[in-house]
Amino acid sequence: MACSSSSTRPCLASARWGTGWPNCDADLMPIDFVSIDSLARHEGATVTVKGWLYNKRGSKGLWFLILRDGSGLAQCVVSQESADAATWEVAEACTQESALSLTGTVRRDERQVGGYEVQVTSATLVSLAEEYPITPKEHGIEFLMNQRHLWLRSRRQWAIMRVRNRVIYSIHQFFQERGFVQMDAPILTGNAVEGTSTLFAIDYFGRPAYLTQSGQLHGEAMAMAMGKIYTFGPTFRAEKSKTRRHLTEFWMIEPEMAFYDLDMNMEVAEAMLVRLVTDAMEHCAEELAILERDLEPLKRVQGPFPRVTYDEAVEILHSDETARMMDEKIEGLKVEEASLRAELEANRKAYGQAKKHEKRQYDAREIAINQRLADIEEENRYLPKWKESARTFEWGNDFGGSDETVVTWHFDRPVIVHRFPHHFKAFYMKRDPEDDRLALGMDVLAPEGYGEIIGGGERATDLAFLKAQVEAHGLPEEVFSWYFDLRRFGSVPHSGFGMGLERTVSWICGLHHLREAIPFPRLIDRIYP
RNA sequence: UCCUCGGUAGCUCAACGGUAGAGCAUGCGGCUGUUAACCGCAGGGUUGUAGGUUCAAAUCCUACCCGGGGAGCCA
Repeated sequence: MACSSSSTRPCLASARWGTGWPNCDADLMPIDFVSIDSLARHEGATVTVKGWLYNKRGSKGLWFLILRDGSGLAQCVVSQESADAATWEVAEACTQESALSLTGTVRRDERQVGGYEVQVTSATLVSLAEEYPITPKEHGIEFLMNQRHLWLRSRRQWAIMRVRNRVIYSIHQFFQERGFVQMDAPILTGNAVEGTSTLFAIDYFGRPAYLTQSGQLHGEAMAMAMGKIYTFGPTFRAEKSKTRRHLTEFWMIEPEMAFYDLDMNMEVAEAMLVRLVTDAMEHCAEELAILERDLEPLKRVQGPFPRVTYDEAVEILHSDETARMMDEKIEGLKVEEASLRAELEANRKAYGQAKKHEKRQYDAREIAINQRLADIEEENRYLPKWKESARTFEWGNDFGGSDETVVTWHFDRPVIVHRFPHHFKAFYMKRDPEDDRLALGMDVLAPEGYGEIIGGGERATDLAFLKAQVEAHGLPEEVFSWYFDLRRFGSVPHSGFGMGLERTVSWICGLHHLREAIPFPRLIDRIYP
């Protein structure tokens, strides 16, 4: 059934897709069904929607089918009175995630998800689903990770993937609008960029090769060809990290700009982050609402970001203010723990007389409380160590995860830390002309405990210095001969950075763990599905 | 590699030395508009594996396997 709406209003749905493109089905091709996010344009018309059964409810003579088609959810009502026998049979028989084609009239109904519902006159069962493993209730993470291919269909994952999509789109827009050329660095490489991280080794026709851990060096070569470039590709780290901030395969965006110094580099990083967050809030309001993301911290992501030197960051760690914040946190945890335990106790007393659906709510609440209590216990164990680590931090050390987080507590938006002691930074970093102990590197730390999402800096331009650095880091000089050429043939000041896509998406969505920010996460001990 | 928590029905959890339970999911029945609908009934378990302590073990002990969280490292 073709779209029979005569409306000429602009496509409301396209605004929600957030791509800026007119996304009306009618513009694509002569297809015979409409997407759920375009139902508003078809009010009063008879349309066909195709999708999967998300959930259903029924009572005598009525079935409420919640249909999911990827663009949104819509309640489709089948009434025994107005539907033919075959249609009624389909409504009765269809199981969760069965594929359906439903035809009916679109009616405005404020109470429904999406604001519209379809009065079904005819239903076709495209395929009947077997018993679906993911039921509409709470599930554990191991189970869900094993069902990741199906879990992606759930509302929460839908929202996250849509935000990820929007972030990717905004990244391209941001750079393209500024004359950057997107160029791809190789994924298979013969050498390590930084030498420190662990690489995935593969057999390359009998020779050793590695999966890239950064497009950085090739990015520099491409910037010398194009002026301003950015890479956007997968990155691999074989570190045996087992934390909520690590993946073994993740996507990284690495801009590289000729004739840009460290300050200009920080400007680019800041403008980009502001753009990503602003766009996400503007175009993914529904998604962020589904994720129950607190928008206040995101609204504060406006330039200029505070810029602190490594020296200043160390001072912050040593400050009385930091010690006071630590005590405050520890005290806050105690108060929260007491109140949660009190609630748990009260709920248990009320449980006996509660009705069935209330019991279910208590159950869900108990799970949430227990989870939070476990987190609190964990934080209680670590906060004193964090406090000690901050107090005794020695100049010259690299920041640990906790030190980073502690620094971000002092600011209400992302903070840029720059000019680090050179000895724990990569060999290609330029030295600070004003202090030879420092390298012109910079990290952007996201607030709310999300930590480092960007790392970069100004690159060394002097050939002799670079060669000495390669030797000092114990790297084989031969494999860098092409890289040295960049300094032989028109070496210029240049800089760039790398941004972790999943960390950024995690932060914007307010996720607890990075693994939800990528369709199929690759973690130590997880390469399925 | 180290620290820490856990493994009970298809799923989420309870039972903490004495006959393994609840909700969801599934099946059947009821209810003209439900919003994770609701109400009733039913099926569903060698409590991760292997030993040990005990009259008695899901529960205590030991080892191993699997998973969650964290440290180090980093995007």
